[in-house]
Order: sequence, then structure tokens, then C-alpha cells
Amino acid sequence: MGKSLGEFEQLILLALVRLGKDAYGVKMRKEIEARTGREISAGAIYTALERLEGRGFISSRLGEPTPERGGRRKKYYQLETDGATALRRSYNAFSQMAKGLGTRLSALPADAEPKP
Amino acid sequence: MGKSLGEFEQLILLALVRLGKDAYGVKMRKEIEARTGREISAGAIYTALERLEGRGFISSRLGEPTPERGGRRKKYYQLETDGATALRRSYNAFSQMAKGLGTRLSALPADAEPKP
DNA sequence: AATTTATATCACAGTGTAGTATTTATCAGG
DNA sequence: CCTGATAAATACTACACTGTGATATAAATT
Repeated sequence: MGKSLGEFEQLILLALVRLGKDAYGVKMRKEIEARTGREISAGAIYTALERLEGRGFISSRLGEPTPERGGRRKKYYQLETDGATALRRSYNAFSQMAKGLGTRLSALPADAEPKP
Repeated sequence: MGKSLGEFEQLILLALVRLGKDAYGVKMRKEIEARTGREISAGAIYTALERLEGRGFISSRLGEPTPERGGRRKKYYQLETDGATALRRSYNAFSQMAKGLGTRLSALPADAEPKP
């Protein structure tokens, strides 16, 4: 596809930005679920993260083990230049397309009516 | 995938809402290109439109021939209930995830810095 | 060893896209 | 009025990339 992001990838990068230095898989998943109300399988996150890293959009480092009842170490992610660019583009594209439609969108429970 | 929309599909539905009764392939394409600055092949639009119609998200009707130097008839699209629901969801998800990040996103030319 | 936290792998369906082709209309010349 | 040229628009094809659930591993603590 090249430079652009899928919808899910967008959400992941947004979660990453939101969480800042505390961005790792499990937490991103919870963040997205909490904010969007949509359920996400664990696997989906990691697959997407790997692909994003493969494209150089994000980078990762392993965290130190924390004494919180054991468990595997966290893998923290950081947004890279190309990822930031792509995210900004997606964000702008969406904003430009949605600009001025706020009301019409929130008020679309049934079908769309062009003008009253 | 079920109910959710891809990024491109979002843009198409947003274009559709924007254009209202004047929403047909060529015009949607121009609208998206004009607003997002990103080039789109003609084929991409129609493939996506067909799939969206297949899912019942939109419906279409053929327009009458117009005397504007000939050419095939336009196919006008309309947003259906399910499509409106899906679009609203996508929109809300994105908004929720991006909420408060406006500044941080616009100001991400290079790489991300969590906090100064 | 059992339990917990977290990430990894797989495989298949769905979406994105460019490139090429086809259809349908009008226009101009004869 | 036919007929070929031209214009406008949509359709088809094929392949790469993304979305996703299911299942499996791994690494740490108790």
C-alpha cells in the first residue's frame, strides 16, 4: 500500500502517542477498547505492531521485569519519523474530509438526509 | 472484519455524505483528492463502492444522461442505515482516540517527544 | 510446579490499489 | 441520418497489504 495506514493501524499509533513512554501491547489494547468501546483480540495488536515496526514506523525496546506478580517483560514502542509523518497525514486527511460534518455524522442514527 | 470500515472506505463514505445527492464515482474521487491531497486511481473508487454496496452500506441508482459532451451515465450513491452506523462508529472511534492530541499531531514533523 | 503477564505465530478473510478494458453518450463530417 | 472520433464514466482483474481470531509461547513471581 505504501505510505498510508489502515484504520486499525491509525488507532494503534494514536494509542501509542497517547500513552507516551508507557506504550506497550496490553496497555494499548486496553486504551483502544476503553476509548472506542470496540473489542480487540490480543493477536491483532501484535501482528499490527510487528508490521508497523517492519516498515520503520515505530521502534521497540524491552522493558525491565517489574515485580507485579511476574509475567513476561513488556515491549515498549516509540513512534519514529516515518510513522509520525504517516499518522499526521491520516489525521489530516480524515479531518479535512470530516470537517463541518460533525453534526451530520453524530445525527445519523437511521439513514442520511441531505438537507431538511 | 464484519462491521468496521477500512480507512479508504471511511473517506469514501465521508465524501458521499459531503456531496449529498450529487455523489457519484468521479466526483467523489475529485473530492477526496482535493481535500486530502492524495492521488487516487479511478479503479480504487469503484471497487470500494461495489464492496460497500455489497455489504448494504450504500445503494445506487443510475442517473439520466446529461447533454455534457456525452459519456456514460452517472451512478449516484446513497448512504444506507448500516453504512451510516458504521461511519458514525468509525468517526467516533477516531475522534475519541485523537481527542486532545490535535496539537501533538500537527506538530509531529520529525519524531515524537512525549513531554518537554 | 502453578500462576500470571505479556508477547508471538498462523492462516484466512477483507481492503487497497494500479492498470487495463468496456460501456454509453455526444459531436462532426459527409 | 449514419459513422467514426472523442469524451465521460464505470467495470474488471489480479496481487499486495491489513484485520482478526485462535492458538501457542515465553518469562517472571510465588
